[in-house]
Amino acid sequence: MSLGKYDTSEIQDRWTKFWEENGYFHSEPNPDRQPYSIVIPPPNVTGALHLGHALNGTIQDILIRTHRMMGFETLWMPGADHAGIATQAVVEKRLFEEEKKNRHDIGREALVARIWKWKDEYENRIRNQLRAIGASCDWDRWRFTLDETCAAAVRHTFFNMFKKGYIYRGKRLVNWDCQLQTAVADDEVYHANVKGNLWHLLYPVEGTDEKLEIATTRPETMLGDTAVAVHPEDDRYKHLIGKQVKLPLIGRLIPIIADPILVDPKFGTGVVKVTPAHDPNDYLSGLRNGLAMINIMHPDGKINDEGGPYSGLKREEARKRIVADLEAQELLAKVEPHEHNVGHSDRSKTAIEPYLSDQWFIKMDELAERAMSAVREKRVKIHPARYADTYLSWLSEKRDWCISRQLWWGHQIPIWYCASCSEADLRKAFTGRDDVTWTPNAEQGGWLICAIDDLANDAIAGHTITRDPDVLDTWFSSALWPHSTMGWPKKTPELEYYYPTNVLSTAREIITLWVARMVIMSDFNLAEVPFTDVFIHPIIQDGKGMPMKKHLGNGVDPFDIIAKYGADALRYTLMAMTTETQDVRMPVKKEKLPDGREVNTSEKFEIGRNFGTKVYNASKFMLMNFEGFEIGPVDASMLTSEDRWIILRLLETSDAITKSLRTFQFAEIGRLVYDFVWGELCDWYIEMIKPRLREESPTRRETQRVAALVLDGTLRLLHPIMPFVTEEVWHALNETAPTRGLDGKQNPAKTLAIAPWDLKELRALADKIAEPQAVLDSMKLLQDVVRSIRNIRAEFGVDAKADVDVVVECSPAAATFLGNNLDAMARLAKVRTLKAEPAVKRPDKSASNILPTCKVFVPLAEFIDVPSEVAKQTKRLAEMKQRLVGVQGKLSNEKFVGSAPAEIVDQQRQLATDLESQIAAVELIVADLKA
RNA sequence: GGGCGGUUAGCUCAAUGGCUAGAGCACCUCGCUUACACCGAGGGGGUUGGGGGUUCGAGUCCCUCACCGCCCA
Repeated sequence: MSLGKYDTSEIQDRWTKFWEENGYFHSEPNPDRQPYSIVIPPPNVTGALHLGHALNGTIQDILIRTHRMMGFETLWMPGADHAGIATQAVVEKRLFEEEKKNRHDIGREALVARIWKWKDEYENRIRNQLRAIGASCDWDRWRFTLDETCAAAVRHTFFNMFKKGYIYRGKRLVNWDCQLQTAVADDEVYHANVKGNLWHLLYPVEGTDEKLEIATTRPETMLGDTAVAVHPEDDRYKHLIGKQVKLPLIGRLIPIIADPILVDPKFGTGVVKVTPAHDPNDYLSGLRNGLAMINIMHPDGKINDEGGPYSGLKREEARKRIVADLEAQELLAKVEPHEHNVGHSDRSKTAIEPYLSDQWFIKMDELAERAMSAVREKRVKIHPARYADTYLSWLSEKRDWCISRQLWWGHQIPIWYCASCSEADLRKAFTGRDDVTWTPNAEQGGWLICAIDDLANDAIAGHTITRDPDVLDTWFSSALWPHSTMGWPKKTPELEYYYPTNVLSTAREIITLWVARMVIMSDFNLAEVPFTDVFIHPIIQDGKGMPMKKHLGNGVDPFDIIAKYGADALRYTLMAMTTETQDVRMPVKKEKLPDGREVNTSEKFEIGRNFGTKVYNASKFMLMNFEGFEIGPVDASMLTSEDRWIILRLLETSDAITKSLRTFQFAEIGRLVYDFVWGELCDWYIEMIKPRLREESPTRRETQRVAALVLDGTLRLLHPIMPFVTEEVWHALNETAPTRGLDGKQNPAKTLAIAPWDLKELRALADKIAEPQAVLDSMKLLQDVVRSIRNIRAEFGVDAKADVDVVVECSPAAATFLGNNLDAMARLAKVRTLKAEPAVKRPDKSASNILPTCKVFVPLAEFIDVPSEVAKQTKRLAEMKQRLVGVQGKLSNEKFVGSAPAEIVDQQRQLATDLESQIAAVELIVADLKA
C-alpha cells in the first residue's frame, strides 16, 4: 500500500481512536510481566493545558511508550487536580462578573455546585487535550483529587495523622487574603514593589518628656502594638529599656523592650514598633518576649473592636484617619516616600495581610527528616542531581505545614467540635468504633473529634456537634496522589503491583510543593517511597527569557501548534529542547491562522514539522518501491555494503537511545534519531539503494526485504517520540509486507504501540556481519570521497549535469571497495569513470582533495583556474603546517607524552604522520600547478 | 540576604578535561536528478561574557568581576 498526502490532523484522529478502541493503553496487574508505572502530575481544572504541560506530557509519554514496547506492563495513571483556591477564585470571579454576586449571596452549597460544573467542563477539555498530544494514558483509570477514591485516602490519612498527634490546631500568623478571606500558603504569595510612604510616628515615653520616633510603612497597625523595641547595645535608648510608652490614639501603655534580633540599630531611627499579630518578624519577637498579641482586623480586612474609634473602617480608610489624627496631635514627625516589597495574593492580586488566626498544621520535624533520608539514601533519585539540594534544603527547615484553607471547594476538614460534652459522653457515643478519635480543644475548650466517616450533628446524645467549615490545602490531597489513585487505603491489586511508581516528571518549582510532600505522605501511609526517580524538566520561556504567563500575552497554546504543525512536530520539538539546563527559550511570534484567529506560535516547531515530513516522505518512497513485494527470507550473504552499514548504524542508534533514556537525556535522543534518519538513512542509504529498487534490478526483491526490515526498525525507534506518523506508516508497511523478518514469516505487531522495542531480527542479522568496523570504515571512506568530489565540483562551478572522471590513490582494499560502488558514486557525485589504485600519477590540470585515508583527484581541464587552485591549496597547506607544528609541539613535550593516556598520545602520533604525508602531497600538487 | 542556573556562530541550542568547538534556523552560491523546495549539493560565519589560576592539555575544573534569570527568605 502506498501513502497519500501527509495530513497530520486526519492521521491523529484516526490513530487516537484506533489505540483507544483497542484498549492498548489499558493496563491490569499481570504477574507475567514487570510493572512500569507513572502517575501524571494532575493538571489543575482551573484552565487549559499550556506548553509546559505539553512538554511534560511528551516526556512521560516517551517513557511510557518505550517501556510498553519493551514489554513492561505499563500504566500511565491520568487525572486532574481540584486546585482549591485557584478554581474557587475563577468561579467566584465569574459569578461576580456575570451576576454581580459574591459567594455569600448564593451560599456554600450553590457555589460548590457551580464549581463542580466548571470542573466537569474543564476536566473534559484537559482529557481531550492530553489525547491530542498523543498521551497514552490508561483513560479508564482517570482520577480526580476530589473523587470518592481520593477522598477516602484523604480521610484516612488525616485521621491517622490526627490520632498519632502529627496534626494539631493552633494560632499562627498566616498570609491572609482579605478578598478571598482565606489563609494562603507562602508559595501562593508573590512580592511586588509598591510605592508607599515611611511614616515617622512619635510615641511619648511615660513619665518623661521624651518621645520615641518610629518609622513604619503601615501606620494603621499601631492599633495592635504591644511593645516598642530597641537594640540592647544602643546607647541612645539604653536608659529607656523597661520603661513604657503610651500608645497614641489608643492610650494603652506598652513596654519598651530590648530585642537584638528584631532591631537593627543602624536602620531608620533604631526604634521599632512591635505588632505581633500583624507582622511575621514582630510575631517571632512577641513569642521571644512573651508579648500580648492583639488582632485588630476582621477577616475581610476591616478594623475590629480592638481598634477603638477606628473600628469598622477598611484598612486603607483607617490608615488615612490615623495619620490625620496623629498629625493633629503633633505626633507625626515626617512622611517620606518609600518603595517597598509587599506580598500579594497570587489568586486575588490584593496585598497580603499577616493575620493571626486559628489554623490546622502538620508537624513536620520527624516527617521531614524521614523524607530527607529517602533522597540522601538514593531511594528516590532526582535528575538532574543538583535538584536534590533544593529538596533537602527546603525540608531541612522543617516548617510546620498549614493545611487549612478558609474555602468551600475542597476536602472539608473531618473535625467536629463539641463544646458542651464530656469525655464520658464521647466514649459512650463512639464506644467500639475505631474510626472516631478525639482530643481536648486546648484553645477554646471542649473537644475536637475526628472521624473517617461524616458524623451527624446529633451523633452525641444530648449535644450538638458542629463541623469545622474549613477545607484542606490542595497539596494535602495531591501529596497522596501516587497511592490514592491506586486505591489506598484499600489493599488493591494495583497498589500491590504498580507501587511504588517508577518515575515522576515535573517542573522544578514543584519540588518543594509536591515532590517532598508526596515522599512524606507515602512514607507515613505505606512506609515506602512513592517513586524511585524524579525527572525535573526545564521551564519554557519566551525569546526574551520571560516566563510564559497569561498576563504577559506571550504564552504559546500547544493546540494552536498542533493545528499548525501537527502533534508529532510538537512532541519532537519539545523533546529536542529538553536539555539538563533549567530554562529553555522559545522565540514567540504572532501569526494569523487559516481560521482567522491571531495566535502565538514559534518557528522552533518547524524543526519537528520538517523532521516529521521527512520521515513520512522517506517512508512513502520506500513503500512506493515495495510494490510487488514478495515475502521471503533475508539472505545475509546477499547484503550489500550499504545494507550492512545501515543495519549496524540502526542498531547503534537504538542502543544509544535506550542508554540516553535511562539517564533522561531527551535532547540527546532527539539528536540521535534526527541524525540517523536524516543524515544516514535518507541522505545515503535510500540514495544508494535506488538503483537496486528499480523494476529491472535483478536484486529488487532482496533489496525490498532488507529495506522493509530497516524501515520496520526505524519506525520502532521513532514511535515513542512521533507516534502518529509512525503508526500511519506501520500500517501501510503491514499491508505491503504482512509477514517479514529474517525468515520472512514473522507477523508484525498490529500496532506499533506494542511492537517490541528490541530489534531482535536486525540484531541476529548483524551478528552475521563479519568485521563490522571495516563496514563502517569503508562507508566513511566512500562518503569522504563523494563529499570531496562534490566540493570540487561546486568550487569550480562544474555544470550540475556534467559527469567527471575521478582518480583516487588509496589502499588496495579501498580501491576494490570504491570500484564495487561505482554505481553509487555515479549517482551521488556524477562520476563517469573511476581509477582507484595504490599508486597513481596525479592527472594534469586536476583539482584535488587530500584526505588521511586517500587522495582524490578530479581532472578539470575545461574548468580549472590554475591561479585560484594554487591559492586554495596554498591556504590549505598553511593550515596543515600550522596544525602539524601544534601536534609536534605536543609530542616533543615530555610531560604530555609521559602523563597523557597512551591512546591520546597514539592518536596525536597518527595525526602527525597523516599531516606529514598530506602536506607532502599538497606541496607536490602546488609545485606541479606552478610548473 | 541564602542557594541554583545561564552567558558558545545573527537566532535557538549541543559538546564523559583530549581528533580541526558542532547542529537546526537564518545568510550566500548552485540545483524543479520521478520521496521530499517543510527538499538536495556546496559555502561563509567563533579570541566559547571579562580577568586571573590549576593542568602536558580548559568551552569544560578553581577564584574573581559583570550581566540575565529562577528558587527560598
